[in-house]
Amino acid sequence: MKKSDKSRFAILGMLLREPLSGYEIRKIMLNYTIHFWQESDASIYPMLKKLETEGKVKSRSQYVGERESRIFEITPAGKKEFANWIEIPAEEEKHRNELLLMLFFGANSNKEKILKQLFIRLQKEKEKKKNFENIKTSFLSKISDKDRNKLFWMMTLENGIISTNADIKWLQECINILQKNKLASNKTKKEKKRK
Amino acid sequence: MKKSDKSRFAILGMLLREPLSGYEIRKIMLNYTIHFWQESDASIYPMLKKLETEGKVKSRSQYVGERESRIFEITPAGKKEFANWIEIPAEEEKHRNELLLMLFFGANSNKEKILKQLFIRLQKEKEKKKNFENIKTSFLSKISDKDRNKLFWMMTLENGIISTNADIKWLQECINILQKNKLASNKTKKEKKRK
DNA sequence: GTCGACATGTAAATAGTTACATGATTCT
DNA sequence: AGAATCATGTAACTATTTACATGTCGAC
Repeated sequence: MKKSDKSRFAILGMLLREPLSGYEIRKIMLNYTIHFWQESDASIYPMLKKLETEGKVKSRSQYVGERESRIFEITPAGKKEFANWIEIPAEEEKHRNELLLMLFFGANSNKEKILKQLFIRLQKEKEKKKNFENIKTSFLSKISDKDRNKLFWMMTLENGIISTNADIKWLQECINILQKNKLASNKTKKEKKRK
Repeated sequence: MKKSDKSRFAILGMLLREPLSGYEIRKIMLNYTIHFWQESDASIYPMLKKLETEGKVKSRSQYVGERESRIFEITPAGKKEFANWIEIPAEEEKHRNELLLMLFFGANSNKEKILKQLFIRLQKEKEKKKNFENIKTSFLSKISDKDRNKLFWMMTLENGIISTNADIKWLQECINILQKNKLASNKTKKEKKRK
């Protein structure tokens, strides 16, 4: 196994619950893990192949008419690799936040443009929040309390909600500060003119 | 200009304030933008070269004894590129959160191990928070209120503090839930045994 | 009959990191 | 004398995405 290569664990983890095709894995990621983990087809299919040559998964073909789908199942070797991964402290995200970068250069840039950026992001975050809450309600009704996944899936959702709320709070604070600051500097200009 | 290539804006932005060498840019990133933007030498030096061939920066050599340092200055073309960038809505971060991925598989994994992961992360986040607050106080004393950068640099710091607080809150909630859940399931097991 | 979803895959490009390589200067 | 820091750079690798390519099936 190479240095990082996290995609493999995402895929192994999905197969832990039940055998799945590449396409199904992709769909689950799109529906359930989109806010913290995504993988494109171009990484899922080759990774499944790779895991099979390593003996971590095995596959069988299933046909619906002429249409083939390859169903992958995790092997004991695969389960072992997954279990090893869970023991290692999760790596912290490396943040690369373009908005913060722009803000950092705010003093040598245009304040109006910075404000515009903040408003656009605020709008997006509010939509994200709404979206999370919709998922939460539609989710709660679909999954039974006895499903052991529910607890954990709720936690990942809750993380999205809490982070989004924090972002919204921060954005509103920044906007406030910049707007006050703008008014203040306009006043100063006027006073200078009066003199 | 290619599709993304964000490093160039980070470097152009740094040069907006004053001419700098590659080494100095790296040091500033390490000290001021580490929590939302980093760049390694292996990306800074080639990028400065590239920007020079594009006419976005120009350089002169400066010697301290035999030791050369190349000081880069932004050109009008460079300033224009930066100004164009500030107009485009900042891209949202693509999150790849390994801890959330582990949590997502919690039901098919080992609860004790998941709890351990959460505790380790809680510890790290608390340290991060302390660190942010140290930077904030040491920062406040160093920079004059008249420095136009202060306002913006504080905002980027504040973002780190707010996000870290949100993470801590979420981690503590998750730990609580899992611990209660553990006690409850232990009880159920005991009751079953009694029967 | 055609559109959207199902289903699998490859090629090429991109972005970015780690490790390597070199040598000067300053501090202790 | 030796360690730490200053200072610049390249080679190799890794991971990952976009775009391309192909064809089936079901619904309207």
